[in-house]
Amino acid sequence: MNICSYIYTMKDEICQIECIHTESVEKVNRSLGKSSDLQSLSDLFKMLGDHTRIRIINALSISELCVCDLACILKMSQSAVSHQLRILRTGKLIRFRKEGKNVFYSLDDEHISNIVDQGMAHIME
Amino acid sequence: MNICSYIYTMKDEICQIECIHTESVEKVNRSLGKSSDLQSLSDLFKMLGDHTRIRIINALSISELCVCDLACILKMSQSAVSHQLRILRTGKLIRFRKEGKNVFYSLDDEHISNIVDQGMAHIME
DNA sequence: TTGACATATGAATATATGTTCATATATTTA
DNA sequence: TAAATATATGAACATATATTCATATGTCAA
Repeated sequence: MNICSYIYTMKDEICQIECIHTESVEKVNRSLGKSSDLQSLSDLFKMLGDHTRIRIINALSISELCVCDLACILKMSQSAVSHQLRILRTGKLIRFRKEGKNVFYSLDDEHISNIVDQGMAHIME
Repeated sequence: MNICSYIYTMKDEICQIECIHTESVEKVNRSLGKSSDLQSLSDLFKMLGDHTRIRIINALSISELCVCDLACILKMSQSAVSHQLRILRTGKLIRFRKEGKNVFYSLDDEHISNIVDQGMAHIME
């Protein structure tokens, strides 16, 4: 049973997809990444795919900063910055350290910088 | 005039941001990436930050494919796939070649694979 | 303990985005 | 030319997301 007949069964209606190139499709299906990995991957990129968050990451790649420093640098409200920091924290892209009233944020590891640098190289070419 | 007094003037109200760490803030402000570059960068990551699109890129990294092949592989409608291909095309992440009734898509360059691989390495660690 | 400050967060709102549906366009074949 | 096939796309809809506002939490200093 090939994939198209699978769809046929699944949708219980005539499958409009003809799958012209069976060989390519089968080859790709064998090598396809795990769905859950690809989900994690797109989640990672989604976190980098926001103007505010990429600016936060850019700033943190230069120096550890507290929330109000970031708000100052980005010219945004403390609340908006804090919400975005939470998303980056949840995604383990940044870590934090508390010191008195302040919370200092920094990048979680070199990997993130590498990914961002690689992206920037693509932009610049 | 520092940034906070700028915000003060701009918002024409009392600025709640105290900018505790002037040195860090000034240092970061000097080294910050260009806003337009960071915009392009987040736009790039935004395109990679969708489950459907990352699966398309994953599939195309294995083989050139036409739209109906992709629809078959992703088990999605031709229309949904076509819409996402358009986004990837607009972002110059993929290129296409027409052959008769078919349109074959492939990755635009190695860079994209590298970025995705780097992201995957981060996921896997 | 009270007040000031730094940060976090829930709710509301506005906007962005992905999929579906219907249909248009383009190419091939009968 | 007409029908079939492959792809593209506009509109509608549902959902996701970012920011604001109000307020809660936590820490320090007086």
